[in-house]
Amino acid sequence: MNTELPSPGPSAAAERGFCPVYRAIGVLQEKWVLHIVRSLLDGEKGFNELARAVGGCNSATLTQRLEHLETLSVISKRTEDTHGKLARSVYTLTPAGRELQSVITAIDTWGRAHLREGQVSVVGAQGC
Amino acid sequence: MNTELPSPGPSAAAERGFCPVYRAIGVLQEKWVLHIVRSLLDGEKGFNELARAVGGCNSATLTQRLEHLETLSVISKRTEDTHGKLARSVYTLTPAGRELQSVITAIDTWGRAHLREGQVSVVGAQGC
DNA sequence: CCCACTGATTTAAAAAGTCAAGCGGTGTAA
DNA sequence: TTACACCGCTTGACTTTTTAAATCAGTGGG
Repeated sequence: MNTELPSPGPSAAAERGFCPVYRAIGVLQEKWVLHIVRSLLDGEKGFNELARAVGGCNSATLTQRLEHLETLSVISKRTEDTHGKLARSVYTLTPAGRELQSVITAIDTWGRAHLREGQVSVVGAQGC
Repeated sequence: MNTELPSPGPSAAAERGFCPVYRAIGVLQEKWVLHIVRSLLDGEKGFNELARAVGGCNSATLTQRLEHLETLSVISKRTEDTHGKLARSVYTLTPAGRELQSVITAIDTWGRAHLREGQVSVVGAQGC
């Protein structure tokens, strides 16, 4: 039969109810999210600027991710009205977003220690 | 004016050489990977057992992720030969994998601090 | 005027993930 | 003996997500 969740009740995930870790993982594992956060930790950026910094994410996906992260209060969008109608959108990390620094740092540390070149490639491995 | 480029900072995306952080993010953002690691930090597990602990990942994807993580030496697969031919596969974190504890911990901390229920987006559940 | 830049949106197609079923095997209970 | 629940997967169809590419509206420089 169902080799998956034989379900004496809901799945383990649902069973957990509201679990901050589970949810946080759910947010951070969305494609490009960690790249976006990492780029913004380096300083606020405009849309295309961010796209270039992230490297490989297309504008449609980027728009979507930015909207999601904004609803989660991880980033905030500001529209500069510097020159009449030219509106440059600037994306910044909120305090909550800035606290993801520790996560990025942990990943950075781990990566340097355990992913020395030679391994199989993954996402967006462009002209590295 | 151009407020961008060519900052040779950490997030110079387009022409980065081998970048461990970028690569590490690429690995960890694959769907279910962080969940898998988190489950295994709790102790080694068999295939179905792991599927249940992770909660919601189907067997096809799980197989794929486990293979990938094995090639990256994050987990290792052992085949128990306990009863004659019954071969139970057991997945364990390698030392490298165990060091992802710090990443999970960072995510955990962040999640508890900034994802207290109420937000939209992922699975709507309650009670932790 | 022409072209490059800004921040997007739209499209169709490709990639990724999911679902349900099933396979060979074991062990347990009727 | 039959039956059925578990084990670790694999397969093929289906759905969702991500993608490249084109496009749009506006600005500024040459």
